[in-house]
Amino acid sequence: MIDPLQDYPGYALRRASATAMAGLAKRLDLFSLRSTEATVLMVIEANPGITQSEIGRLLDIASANMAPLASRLQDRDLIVRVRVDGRSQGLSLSAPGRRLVQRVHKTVADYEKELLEKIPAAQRSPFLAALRAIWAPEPS
Amino acid sequence: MIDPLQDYPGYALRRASATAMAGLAKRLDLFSLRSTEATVLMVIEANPGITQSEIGRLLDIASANMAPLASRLQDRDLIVRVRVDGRSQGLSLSAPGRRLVQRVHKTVADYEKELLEKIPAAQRSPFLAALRAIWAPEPS
DNA sequence: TATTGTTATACTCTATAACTATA
DNA sequence: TATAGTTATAGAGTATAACAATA
Repeated sequence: MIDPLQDYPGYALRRASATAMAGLAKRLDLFSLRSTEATVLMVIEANPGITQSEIGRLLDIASANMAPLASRLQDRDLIVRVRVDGRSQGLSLSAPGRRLVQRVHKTVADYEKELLEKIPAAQRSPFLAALRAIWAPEPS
Repeated sequence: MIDPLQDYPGYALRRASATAMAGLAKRLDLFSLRSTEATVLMVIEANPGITQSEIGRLLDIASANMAPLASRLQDRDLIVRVRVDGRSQGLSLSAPGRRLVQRVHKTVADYEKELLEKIPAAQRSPFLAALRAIWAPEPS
């Protein structure tokens, strides 16, 4: 059985990402959080009062998709919305949100450490640099 | 604005994969093919007569998802199904399928080359090795 | 019993269009 | 005009359950 995709970095990238995402999803399931919800909570933690549109620009989430995501977090009382101007609301963590995000933060950090440990120490920094080089937006 | 995910390889992996997949999807759109359809066509090209379940195991596509995918390719006369035994059918490329997959093959190879060129030559091989190390299945 | 293939269904992420309200 | 937010909707990938036919 021949695998013609074996040597394609793009395919390896896709499979590695899928594996990593599945592992993280399994761990976040304990908190009933999706990956994107966890990343948004961590961004709010680091930037209290940030707006949905700012989060969207940072994480490349369309505003149309940020709306229901933020609503879910608010419905669970994990975040609070404070009006900034007529259009925007600043998002911050609630007290239960802060408690949850601390556990999430540790879970994510532990998992990222697990991922890094699969790579020889000397290659970790170049690996991250390579990912960022691919990540950078394409010339349209 | 603080990005708390900046240094997480898992997040960089996800974003890099999304970028790479989007670029490939844009190129494959010329052929009205999705990424998974293109990979399946390339696997059939390399393994004429392969069955759906074998493709699924190779590419980690569930059989329930292989069924409609193969049907779409057959409806477009890109593949032909030849009965192997009572349960299985071997998939092979049709004449138009062979013509199309040659163009697909070149498109994918060109794109993979583009991706690799974003990474310093000396790091390309370790980069692929790192991706494979993460890709490898998790201990359950 | 196990495997192959199929159908139906649901979830997550993403993408677009249309809209309101505000700057 | 441009921006922020919302709603509705659709596409793509993935996941599970149930089933028929065959090994």
